[in-house]
Amino acid sequence: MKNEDEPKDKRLKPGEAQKLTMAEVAKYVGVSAMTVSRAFRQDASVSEETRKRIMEAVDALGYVLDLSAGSLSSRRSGFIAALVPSINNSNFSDTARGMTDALQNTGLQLLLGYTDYSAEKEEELIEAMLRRRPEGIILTGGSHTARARRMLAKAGIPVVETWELPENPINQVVGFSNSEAMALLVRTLASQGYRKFGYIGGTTARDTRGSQRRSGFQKTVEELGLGPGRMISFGVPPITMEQGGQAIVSLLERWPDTEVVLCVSDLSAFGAIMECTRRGMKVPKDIAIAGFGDYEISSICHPRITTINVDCYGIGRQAAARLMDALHTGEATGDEITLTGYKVVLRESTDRNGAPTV
Amino acid sequence: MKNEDEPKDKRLKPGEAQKLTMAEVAKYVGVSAMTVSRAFRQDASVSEETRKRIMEAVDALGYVLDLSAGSLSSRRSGFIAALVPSINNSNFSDTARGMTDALQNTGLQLLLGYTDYSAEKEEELIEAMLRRRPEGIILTGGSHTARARRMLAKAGIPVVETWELPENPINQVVGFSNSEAMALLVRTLASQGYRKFGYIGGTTARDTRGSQRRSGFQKTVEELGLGPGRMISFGVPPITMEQGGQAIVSLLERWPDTEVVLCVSDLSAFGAIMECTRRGMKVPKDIAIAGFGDYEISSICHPRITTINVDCYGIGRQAAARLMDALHTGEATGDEITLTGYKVVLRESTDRNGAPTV
DNA sequence: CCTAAAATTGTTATCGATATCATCTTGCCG
DNA sequence: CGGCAAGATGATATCGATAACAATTTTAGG
Repeated sequence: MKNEDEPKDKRLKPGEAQKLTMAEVAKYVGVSAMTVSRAFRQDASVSEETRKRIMEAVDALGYVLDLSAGSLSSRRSGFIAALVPSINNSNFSDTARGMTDALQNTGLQLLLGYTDYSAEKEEELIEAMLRRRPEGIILTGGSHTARARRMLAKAGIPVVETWELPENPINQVVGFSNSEAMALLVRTLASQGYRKFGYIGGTTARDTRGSQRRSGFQKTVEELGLGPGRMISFGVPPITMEQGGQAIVSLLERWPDTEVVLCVSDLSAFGAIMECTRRGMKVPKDIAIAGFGDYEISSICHPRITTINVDCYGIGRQAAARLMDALHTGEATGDEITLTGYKVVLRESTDRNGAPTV
Repeated sequence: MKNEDEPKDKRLKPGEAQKLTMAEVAKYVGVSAMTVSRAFRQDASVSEETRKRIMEAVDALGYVLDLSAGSLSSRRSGFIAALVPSINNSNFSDTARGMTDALQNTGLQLLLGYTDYSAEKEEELIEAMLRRRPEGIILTGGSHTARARRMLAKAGIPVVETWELPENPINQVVGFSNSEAMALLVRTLASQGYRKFGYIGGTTARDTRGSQRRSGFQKTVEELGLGPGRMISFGVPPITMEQGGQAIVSLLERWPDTEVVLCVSDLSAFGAIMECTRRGMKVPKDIAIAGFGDYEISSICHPRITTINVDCYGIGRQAAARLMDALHTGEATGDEITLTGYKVVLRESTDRNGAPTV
């Protein structure tokens, strides 16, 4: 039975007293705080009738559960931490979305951070995240500072590394071999008759996936007996569209007879293609160009860009799923490696039919 | 003086007991927990020597502060909630980055959520966020459900609405008039001699900024005496590059003599331009096309796209800054409106010199 | 109609930090 | 040289929920 002295239109008052607690809701309904707490969870045993009365009161009073209090006593924060290099990159924002979607209706919330491709920034962020006592953490790549590894080990929570296949995985891995993927692209293009390969990527090793793609390129070009690849490093990763354009200019000045140029990402490939177009070169007739990542732009632009399609969304989704598995099974599952798919997508930008046979 | 019975190499053991608390660090150092707590804050008065000893112990033991406990007793969560329509859109991810950057080193952490352009999803997310007791909240746009507004009012925290100028602001606003911005673009192009205007946007009103741009377009075209604009609605917002391409086909089928087409965003404009190029139409010679948002792609692609440059990053940065002002001044600041800049960027895609005068 | 099992609800202690006030030094100044 | 302010540290209560167990009511079966 409701308190009659409690005004019915309470929720309508604007500047009303804040800081409503569960105990007050309980008093209002005439039950204990514990029962209110139970009513908020689907599994807990509360009679349908009581739950209904409680929820009406919650509605009327405008009570909002306080999870920070709850997570202290239950020792479950309800957070999953995730670190990506950059959110201003659609590959990683797709991954972030995959994680968010997978966490939908699980009561878990994503705490997202951007490392800016820096292991030091990552270390800082890991510490900041651990202060919130996440139940699991998702990282990009396998390159971490020693202190970061120590903190993670000590935290005793499941860790998922994504987007790569680290040599020394901390725990679980959801990703693919960037080096193999790039190798596949090289072989595919070589089989189409291309011989003189160029490569455009960033200058530093900060972007470990970029480095792996580069080494996959170099190794494969040499394996195929096509001599050393023509490598141009331009700009601090992540390399922009504009830098892709500048890079191809350098590359062609140095090696004018290059037949096909592979780029660390579709963005730089797009920049390169546009720069060529602007300079009157035809792609792929005068030069073929390919990217990596299969960004939306690559299937739309003209010419459409040959690339490696990566399951960005799936990486995020599966990383979150693996984490939840680990949480449910009491972290008993082995440290598995989940391979995610990739495939070559051949498009106009490397279409030999449009290009003169050398 | 350190406890001698505490092993020195404690941190080196891998599977060590988790759940280290401040009290244990305190015991290790020989001070009270309160002193350890103080040592973690720069302002608190602890002697330099004690702080040093504590920090050494923290390092040695591998202790990580527990903010969920701290925020309960201090009644400050350290969270700022932010909701954006989508993170897979570089305009909003720039805004998110602006917020993150502004919160750097403030001890505040961003809790990010995606509404998918849906007010219902926004309502859900607001509730989920409020359960974490954020100290402030940043929203995109001014369109919220009644219950969302009620919850926000009751929460008693500063609210910043961004990216628009809502008619009934909840509290503070950081944004610009999408309708005015689009009107400016129309007038600018009209002054260059364009007369037959088309518009491409999404089908529903879910994207309120899109709707405002559309109405700004319509109003201005009529004001200029150029008759009703030729409007094509295509696809559920956010409209993709591909949909931009499909939309322009419909538009030109219906009104083949259209001279210039304005698009709700650069992405659809890019798609439209590529589709035209693919069909053998020259942009801007045969038709001029403009976008909105000044995405990276627009300054790189060929032809470069005329657009409205919006200070996405600044919106995020300023929104966070206004929120922090409100927190510091005890929320005493009036509910101000902070206007952010925008400007027309004329580029090749509407360059009349390249187009035959009709 | 009685009893054991199941369902529902309540009581109390507790999660791990911090606010607050108390206590104890230390240093400075008249 | 006394006294008081400032600085450093400690003791205790508390933030708001939930775990764990106890108590009570309901249900089912014989």
